[in-house]
Parts: sequence; structure tokens; C-alpha cells
Amino acid sequence: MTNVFQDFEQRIQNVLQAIPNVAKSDVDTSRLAVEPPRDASHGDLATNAAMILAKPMKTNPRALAETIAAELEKDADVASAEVAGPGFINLRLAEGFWARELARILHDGLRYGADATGSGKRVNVEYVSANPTGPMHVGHCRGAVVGDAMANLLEFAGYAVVREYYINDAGGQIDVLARSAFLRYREALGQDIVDIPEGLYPGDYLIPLGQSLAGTHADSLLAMDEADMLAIVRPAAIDAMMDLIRADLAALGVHHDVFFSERSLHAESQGGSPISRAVDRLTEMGLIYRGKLPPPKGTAPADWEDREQLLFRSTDVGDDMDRALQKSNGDYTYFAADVGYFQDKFDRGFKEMIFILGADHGGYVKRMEALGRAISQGSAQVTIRLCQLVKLFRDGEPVTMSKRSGNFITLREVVDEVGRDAVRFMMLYRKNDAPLDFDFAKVKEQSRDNPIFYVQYAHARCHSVMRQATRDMPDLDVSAEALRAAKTELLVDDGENGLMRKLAEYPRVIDAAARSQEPHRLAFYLYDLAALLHGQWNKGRDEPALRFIHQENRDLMLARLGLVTAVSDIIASGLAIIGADAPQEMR
RNA sequence: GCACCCGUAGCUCAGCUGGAUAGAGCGCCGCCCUCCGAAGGCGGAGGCCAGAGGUUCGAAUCCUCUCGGGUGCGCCA
Repeated sequence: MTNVFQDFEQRIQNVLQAIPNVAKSDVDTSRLAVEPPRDASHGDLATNAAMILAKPMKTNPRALAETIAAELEKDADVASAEVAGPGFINLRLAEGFWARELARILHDGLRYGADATGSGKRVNVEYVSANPTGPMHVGHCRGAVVGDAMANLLEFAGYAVVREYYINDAGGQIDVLARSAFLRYREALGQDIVDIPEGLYPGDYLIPLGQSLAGTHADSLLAMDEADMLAIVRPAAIDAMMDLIRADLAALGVHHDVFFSERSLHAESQGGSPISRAVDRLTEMGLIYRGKLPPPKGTAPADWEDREQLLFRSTDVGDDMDRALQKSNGDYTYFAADVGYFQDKFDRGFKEMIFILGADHGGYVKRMEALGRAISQGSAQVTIRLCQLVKLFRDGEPVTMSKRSGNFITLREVVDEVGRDAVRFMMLYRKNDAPLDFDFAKVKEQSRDNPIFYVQYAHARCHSVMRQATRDMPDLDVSAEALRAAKTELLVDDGENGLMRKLAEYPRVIDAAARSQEPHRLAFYLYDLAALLHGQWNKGRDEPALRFIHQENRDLMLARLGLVTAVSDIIASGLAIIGADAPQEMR
């Protein structure tokens, strides 16, 4: 399924092949672009064909453009092809072209623009992966939304997406969690625990877990060795924390297909653990050696041990320095677990893996990419997208929080206060690599200043028009079939034309956003589309002849209602990818 | 010290992978409700795209350097 722009790109390619000099030479036409022109007065489509070909063909771009334009004008869908500026060719499409595209939108409905890019390719998107040591805080929010929207976007674009969460359930922090839970367990048994010792998690969220442990085990844990106690409390604590996290994610509308346990990578079976087997494979490739690492630059660590250790020669595959795989006590490092994890993903058949990480993981990017190259031997694409920090504001004042005291703002609090839709839209209304200011007051505002409100309002307004129409004319048939059959060629107003062209851009936006892995483009597109809808609606105030509901001319009205329905469909489709509702009325 | 990200209107940000006269919102000025939802819309002012070189038909976009801001660098996870 090709969109209008791809369609014309192909037509232009065909025209180019018909020009003798082009066909003979092996000029690269991959840079050929067909775009909506910057200025609507330039026409419907613009192409740079002549400009990219002029140089290799050693001709003047404008002269070449004239030749191509003359050929293009033979196309029945092209009303005129004009050469402009340095050699652009501006196409005006035949009357009725956009109207036919509108009918196609009405036919495809919420699936317009879907399935055009991915062709079923399997993609693994890993996001959130917050440590299971407590509820999610606002810091996790952006990555969760960006990752989820990315997965939605890729899925809509035709990829086979697996949404994955990597549970960091293996490190020392989990023992800290278990000890913290044990404290709450003693508390539940009636012991006075006084202050929470430094180094343990102080949050109240562990109290129910302590009570549950007391209920299940009575006081039997008290007499155990710590190792035995931890063996019991650890899994219970991880399960409880993951339940918390899953509930938080659900409140944000985020769901994963796979929850992958880091701990499972350490599990021994015949042939060793998944980690050791993966390390063995790298060893066979000659990428593992014993050696010394230089001490870190900048702040010199006091406890630096200069010793020989097991290292991954990641510099061979693009990293800045080699990476340690084993601690001095013989345990594998966190990164070693990643070696096992990558191997597992690769074995599951993923050739494309996307990671959504917080900006504080910037230092991790190169070694992950290196690891992906090494394990897949260059056959897999690893992409890491970093989300910059979110700064919270309340009434223009920055909100401070301290994680140490357990006094941090949770994701749940934010969702409860401003709503899932607003959180999600705002997190996507910025490039992922740009910092984001999140002001509680603004996000709740019901005005144009608040993009989610503005877009949802446009959708509601569409439905309001349809409600009004059927109220005024109960016999009016506004079914999808009837609207599709409407005489859409009657839509000749500039504003209507602009809306139709914007709608036809939707598949192109989806395609570009999916390819570049930038879901924010969709949010901006929806805002622009909403602005056009609001604008056209208001034109009807000044010029009654332009109103959508136009009882004197039913054919025209049906065409306009078709346009309104198409706008509504596209907004609903886009909002679904963003993960927000498309309300039929505002309150 | 090194790596990565960012620098675009007074403020917050887009800019479709190199295209035409760089666009929105807020704020400021002036307009539009007998009328499908004014929770909206229209118009105006506001720019040396941090700076300097380079690449080319063409640069906010690509390369190099400089200056400013952010993040990270350890056997933590």
C-alpha cells in the first residue's frame, strides 16, 4: 500500500527512465523526493528530481526540469507541472484527485496509512526496565511513554513488535530490597524497628509486603540464617515490586509482552549459565581476554584496584574501551548479564532491537551497540534512544525531590493528577533527545496552550458536527458507505483542500516517524491537523456558505461531513498510537 | 581529561534525514460570537538559526574548530 507521495515518486521515476540520457547513465535517483510544497500556492506536490540529476548529467537544472515537467504533464492526474526556483517542479493535480483520496481514507478508516513500512519485520522494543525496588517515579515516565508509543507506531506501520521489560532482579540492590522487606516483616510481627537504617529502602510501600510475609511465614524467618531468609524473601519482594510496577504502568496505559529476568541468566544448567555460554561464544570469536583496564579519568576513585580481569574486547567492535565481565569476587558484572541477554534476544530471532533509556545511560550506548555487533556478527541492528530528563514545575516553580528520603514524586501521582492522556501526549510533544519541562498547571489547562486538549477538542468537535447534523436531519444517512459515496469533488474551498491534503499526508508521517523512530512527529502532525479543522470550522462563522452543515445543498453537505469524518478518523488513529483517548465530547 | 546530547522569535519548542520567503504556541498589539461547541478563529510586530571556517547548484540541517549548557565516565545496577 503506497501513499500519495510514494505513488508519485514512482511515477516520476518512470518518467525519468523514459528520458534517454537518464536511462543510459547510472545516475543515483535515491535522493529523489516528492513532498508537500512549503507554500500551498505552489501546488499540490513538489519534487527535486531535476536538481539531483542536473549535476551527474552535466546539464542545467531548470532546462532538465522543463523536460521532466513536460513528461509529467502527460499524466492524467497532473493538471500542470511548473518549474520554479532553482529547479523545483511543482505539480498541480487534476481536479478530483484529493477527493478520491478522501474516499480512500473513508474506506480505510482507522487503518488508513497502516502496514506500509514494516512488512512484518520483527522488532524488539525494550523500555521502562525500572529496577524492581519500589514503585515507579516520574523519572521513568518519559521512557515508558516514548517506548510504548514507539511500539504502537511500529506496529501500526506494519512491524511485528515485541514489547519487552528487562527485570534487574539479580544485583545487590535486590538484597537491599529483601532486607528492607524483612525489616517491615519484623515490624508487622510487632517489633519496634525504630528508624530505618541508612542504606535500606525507607518507603512505606514495603509495609504491605512485610505484613504479607508475616501472614505466610509467621515468625519462622526470624530464626533463620540471613542467607536462608533472603532466599525466601527475595523472590517474594521481587514479585511484590513487579506487581506494583505493572499496576503503575497499567495506569499509564503501558503494557509489555515479555518480562525478562536478569536472574534467569545466572541460572546454571548443563553447559553452564546463559551468561557463561554467551561469554564462551565471544571467546571463540577472540573477543575475550584477561588484562588490565586503565583507571577512570577525571574523579579518581579511592578504591581503584589495578588487577588483571576478564575483559570483553569491545574496542574491536566500536566501543571506546574494553569492558569488565567479572568482579573481583568472581561474580559476573551487570554488563556480563547483558552479554547473555543479547545472546538470548538474538537467538529468539530479533535482527532489530530498540532500547529506550534515560539520558543517564548515555555512557552505556556504545558498549550495547558494540555488543550487538559482536553477538550478531554484524547482522543485527541495535538502536538506543535516550530520553532526556523531565523537569517538573508547579505554578512555574521547579519541583524538587529527593530519592534518598523516599520523598519522590511517583508516576502514579502524576497520572492521577493530570490524567493519562495528558501525560502521554506531553511526553511525546518533544523530541526524545531534548529536555522537557512538565508544568502541572499547563498540562491541565483547557486551552490551545495545551496540545492534548486542543487535539482532543478537534476530535470532539467533529463528532459534535455529526451529532448536530443528525439532530437537524434525522433522515440523513451518515453511514460510512453513504459518506464514501458522497460527491467529494464538490469540496473546492481552499480550507477544505488544505484539510484533504493534510489528511493524505498522514501515511507519509507514519512512514517517516516509524523509519526515524520518532513518535513525536505524530504528535506535532495531530496538532497541525487539529488547527486546520478548528480554522475551517471558524470560517463557517464568517461565511455561512462554508459551514459543514449546509441544508440547502445536501450533496455538498454530505461531502463535507465525509471530510469531517475523515479528520475524526485520522485524529482517533493518531491518538491511539500516542495512547490517548479520542473523546466524542469534552466533558 | 574523554564520550554523547543540546544551542532556532522575549519565553517554550517544531523544522519532514540537504531545498524555495526558517514555522507554531505563550506573551504583546488590532479584530471576529443573531451563526455547526468563542474551551475557538483571523491579522500584525518580533530572527545574523551561538560563532568562525569548509563541503555544493543550495546548509538551521553534513564536516572541522571555538564558545556556552546538560548528561555520563569505576568490579554500582
